Amino acid sequence: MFLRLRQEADAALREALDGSGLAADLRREELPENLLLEESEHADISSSIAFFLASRLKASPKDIASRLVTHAADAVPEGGLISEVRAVGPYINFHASELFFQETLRRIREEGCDFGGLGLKGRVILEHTSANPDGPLHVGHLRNAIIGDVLARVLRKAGYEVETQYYVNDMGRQIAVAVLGAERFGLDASKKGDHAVVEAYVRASRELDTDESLRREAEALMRRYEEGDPEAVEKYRRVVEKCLSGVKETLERLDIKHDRFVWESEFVRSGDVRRVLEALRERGEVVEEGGALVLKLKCSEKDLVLQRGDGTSLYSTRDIAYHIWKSKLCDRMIDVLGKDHELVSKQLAEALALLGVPPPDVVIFEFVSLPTGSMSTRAGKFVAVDELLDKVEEAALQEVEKRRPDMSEEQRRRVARVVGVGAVRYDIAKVSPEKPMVFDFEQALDIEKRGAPFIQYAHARASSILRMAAESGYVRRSDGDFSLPDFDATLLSTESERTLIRELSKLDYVVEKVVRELKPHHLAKYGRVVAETFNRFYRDCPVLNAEPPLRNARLNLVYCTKVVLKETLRLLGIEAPEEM
RNA sequence: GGGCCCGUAGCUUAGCCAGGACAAAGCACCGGCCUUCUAAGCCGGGGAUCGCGGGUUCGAAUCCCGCCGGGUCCGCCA
Repeated sequence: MFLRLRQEADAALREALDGSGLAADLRREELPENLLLEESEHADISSSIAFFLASRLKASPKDIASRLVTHAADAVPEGGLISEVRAVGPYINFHASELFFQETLRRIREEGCDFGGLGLKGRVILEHTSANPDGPLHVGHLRNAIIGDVLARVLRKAGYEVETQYYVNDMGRQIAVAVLGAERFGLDASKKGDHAVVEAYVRASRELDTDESLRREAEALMRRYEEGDPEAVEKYRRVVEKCLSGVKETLERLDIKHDRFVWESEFVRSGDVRRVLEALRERGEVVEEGGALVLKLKCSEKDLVLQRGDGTSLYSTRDIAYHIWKSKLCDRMIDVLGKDHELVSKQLAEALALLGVPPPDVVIFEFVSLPTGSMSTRAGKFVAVDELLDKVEEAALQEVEKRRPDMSEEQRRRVARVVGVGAVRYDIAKVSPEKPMVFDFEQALDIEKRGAPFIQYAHARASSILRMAAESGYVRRSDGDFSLPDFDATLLSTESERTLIRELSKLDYVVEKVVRELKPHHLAKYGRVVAETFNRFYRDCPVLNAEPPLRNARLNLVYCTKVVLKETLRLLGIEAPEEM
C-alpha cells in the first residue's frame, strides 16, 4: 500500500517538475529514478530532490522546494491518498489522507496474507545451500540456506514462480575421499547420515596427507565415477544419498525445502559437458596448455581451465552446463554463493555470454568464521547446525519453563522449538550479506530479545487480544481465522494508531526493496519495527475496554497487525505462535 | 603482490548504492512502570574522534584517492 502512496507522490512531483519548468534543462535520465522519495519521520513520505536540483540550477534548495510544492499541491488528485504537500525548508513533505489509512486496513482485511504482494510475473530458479555432500551443514552453510530461503519466499510473495534447487557436487575430490573413507572405515549406523559420512571423510582426509597410495586410489575412483563405472556409481550413490538425507533432515528443522536436487554428474553423463566444450571451442578462444583445455577470458583477469590434463571434467565446465540447462527452464536464475565463489561466478558469466546465455544474478555473502578462525569440514573444524539447533532449543525451553509454568510440557516444547529456530534464523537473516560474521556460541545461545522472540511475542499479544474478544463475542471465529465487523477507521486517530497503520502499509515497500537488492535483512528490520510500533499501541490504546465503536475499530487494527506480523515472520521462515 | 568485501557506542548491528532534517537500534550498565488486553513488554539516562589521513562539496558515515587492520579469491580443488 505504501508503494501506491509513493506512486501518487511520484506522479505529483513529476508534474510539479514539468509545471515549474525547474527540470526543463535536465534530461529525464539525469533525475534520480525515485526522485529521492523516501520514508521519513517528518512526514508520510518525503523528497529531498530540491537539494539535487539546487546544485544544478544554482538556486537555494529552499526556494526550489517551495516552488515545487505549489505545483505539486495542485497536481495531487482530490480524493487520493495524499492530503497535503508541504515544504519544510528544503524538504518536500507529503502527508497521507484519511483514505490512505482506511484503504490500508481495508486491503489487509480483504487480502489477508496476500497483502504486500507485487504481482510480478516470471519464472525464477534460485539455487542455494548446495553444500558438498561430505558432511553435515555447518553455520557457514546456514547463512547460505537462510539467505536463499528468505529470498525464495519473498520472490514468491512478489509474484514470481520460484523453483529452489540444491546443486549436489558429487564429482569433487572430497566426495571421492568421503566414499573411500566410507568404504575403508564403514559408516557409523548409529549416527545421522551426514554425521556418519563426515566422520569417514575426516579420517580418510587425514590419512590422505601421508598415504600416497590412497591419493591415487581416490583419483582412480574419480575417473571411474566420471566414466560411469556401475560399481563406482553405486558406491557414490550410497554415500551421497546417506549424507543428503541427513542434510535434508536438518533443513526440515529450519523449515527449508528444496524443490529439486540436481546432481552435478548428470551433466557429464548426459553429454552436456562435452557439448559445452565443443561450443566454447567454436565461440571462444580455447587453448591447450600441458594437455589441459583453457578458455581465454577478456574481462576476468584469470583464464578458465575447462578440462584436466587427463581428460576429466572440472567444476567450472559442469557449472556452465548446469546454468545452460537452468536457463532454458526459467526467465531468471539466481545463485546464492559464498564470497569465495565471486571470481568463479564472474568467469561463469563470461563463458555463458560467449554461448549467448544470460548470466545468473549472484548473491554473494561473506563468510561465517569461528573465533578461532575459518571453518573446515575436511579438518572437522566446524559448528554443525544440528548441534546449534539442539542447544538453542534447550536454552529456549529453559526460558519458557521460567516464564510459563502454567503451560503443559508439550506446549512448552512446541514454543521452545518455534522460538529456538526463529532465533537462529532471525540472527542470521538480520545481517546484511556482505558483512563478515564471527560465530560465537555463547552469543548464539543468548536468545536476543529484540530478535525473533520480540516479534513473535507481539504476534502472541495480538492473538491473545483477538482470542479474548472472540470469547466475549466481540468478533466471530471461523475456521481458525477471525471475521470482524465493519468499522470506522477515522476513530483510529491517535499518534500510536496512525503510526502503526503507516508501518503496516509498508510491507509491499519492503518486499520490493528485498526483491530489488536481493537482501533479506530489510525484512528482518521491518518485522522488528512493526512489533515495536504495535507494543507502543498496546501500551497507549486499550482495546477490549474501549467504547464499542472504538473497540471495534481497534480490534480491526489488532487483526491487521497480526496478519502483517504473521506474514513478515512467514517470509523470514519463522513461525508465529498464538501464545508464548 | 593484485582483485573484491568488511571496519559506525564496551559488544552486535542499521544507515552508505541515489551526499542533506538531530548518527539510529538492540545487548550490557543505571533509574522508573505489573489492582486494565501476556513485563520475552513500556518509559527515561549515561555511552560514538562513524578505522586513520587527504580530497570533492554550501554540506561527507555516505562520493574519490592514499594508508592501517580483518576476511576472501588469484588455471588443471569445489
